[in-house]
Amino acid sequence: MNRAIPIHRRIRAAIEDKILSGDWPPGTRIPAETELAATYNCARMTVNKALTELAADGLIERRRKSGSVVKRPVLQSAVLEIHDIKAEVEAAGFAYRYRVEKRKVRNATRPDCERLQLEAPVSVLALSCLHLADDRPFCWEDRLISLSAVPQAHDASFTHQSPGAWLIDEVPWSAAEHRISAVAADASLSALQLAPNTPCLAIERRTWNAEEPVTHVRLIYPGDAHALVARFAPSKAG
Amino acid sequence: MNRAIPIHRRIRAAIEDKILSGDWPPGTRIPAETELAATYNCARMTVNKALTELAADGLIERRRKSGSVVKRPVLQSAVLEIHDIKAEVEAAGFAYRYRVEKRKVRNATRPDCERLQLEAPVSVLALSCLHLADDRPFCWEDRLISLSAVPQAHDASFTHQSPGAWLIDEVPWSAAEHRISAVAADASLSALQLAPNTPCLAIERRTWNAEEPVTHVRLIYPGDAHALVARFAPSKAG
DNA sequence: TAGTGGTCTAGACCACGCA
DNA sequence: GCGTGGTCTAGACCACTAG
Repeated sequence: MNRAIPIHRRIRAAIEDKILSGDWPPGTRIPAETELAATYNCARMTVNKALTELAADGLIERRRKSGSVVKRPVLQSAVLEIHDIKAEVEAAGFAYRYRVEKRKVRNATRPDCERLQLEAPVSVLALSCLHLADDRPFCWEDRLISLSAVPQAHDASFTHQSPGAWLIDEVPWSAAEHRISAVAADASLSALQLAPNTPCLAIERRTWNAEEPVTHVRLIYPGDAHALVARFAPSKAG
Repeated sequence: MNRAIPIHRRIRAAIEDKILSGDWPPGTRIPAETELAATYNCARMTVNKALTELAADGLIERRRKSGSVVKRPVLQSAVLEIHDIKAEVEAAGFAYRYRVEKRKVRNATRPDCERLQLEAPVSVLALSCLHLADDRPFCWEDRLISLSAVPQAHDASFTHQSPGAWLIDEVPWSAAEHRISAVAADASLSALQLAPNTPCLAIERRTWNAEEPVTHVRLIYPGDAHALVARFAPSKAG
């Protein structure tokens, strides 16, 4: 019975079309699962799968008894992927290099605790790195790693792998919080060789693993040399 | 049997735990659906639902014959939601106001075509707005609306609703592309009353509906007054 | 109370892709 | 081949909730 496209996909695509074209504006009631099952001559479970996916994607809202309705669009949302700096530089066709400019183990200071959102002051590793594209400054990195969460960072050299890439390999999975803002270049960014007050994009990222703070990083990109791009489409097609 | 948590959720949570804790590092093979069904004493369809969700969230990768394996973490990704400016201002506890500073209908110039990614020069509506929080400049908006896609914009007054909110109501659903960068304040932003060279966060958004360009907007926020925050967690719980 | 979605079952057949 | 996931079925019972 499944020539090419699965039934649940076809049902989903058909409903998506109705919504995206405006035929079914927000608030429109979608036929009940049993109705759709009759229409498409399939089992209710198959319809259920299609509608569940549409709900997960935020196109419809499902309620018992009253049925499924088309949702109002989320104002603006996007899946933003902040890539590995090395991959980013190389994708742009430049040669990537980086060097660690500063490295220090210390007991977390008060600012350190704030950056990592630590309760108690643990031992931390503070790093500063300069990332280069074709030997020209590309990005400045200030990083703090909790040695309580990642004790093995103490002895890592970071000569072959930048701290960010190294951490991905060491800490299995994590939750993260990003903060994106604009700042003016100052003396602390002298390695970027920018004119004073050059606008820069600042990306801060705080990472946890199983509730435990792992790292905080602040990446500074010269504003004219970098932009974050994100896309959003209601139909993610799986 | 299902007093509290559905079986598929429990299976999913159990596997998530294994992955997040590092017990099952990337590359680990996950038991086959039939095995898990036996373990949890449930039907294979129930296990399938759990694993399908995990795959959709990017925690595992599923392959026929060889089975499901734990994926390497995506380097950094986040769901970024760019909110309605009005909601944003009011959420911060300020009174929101805005005014249209400029409004002009014209045939698309070459820069207009680039901004909207138009093939042919159609008629467009160009708008500039100032958004205020407690009567202080908060955000500057430069917008272009394709009158080919949204002809009714020609006669919209935008007195009660900002162009962004109005569009949400008029254009049913849309895909969007965002571009975030840092720029320096210049004369064109005089309405924001900033010192020259103040760093600003620039958010550009291009919107389509069914392949047709709808609008392009450029929002400028003083860098010290604004930041975008995004969260990412592997377990989105739905 | 009745309609709707949420979940689950115990089968089934097929397509894919490693051996 | 043959094990795996992908899909589908024709039922079932329950929870929620609008009328």
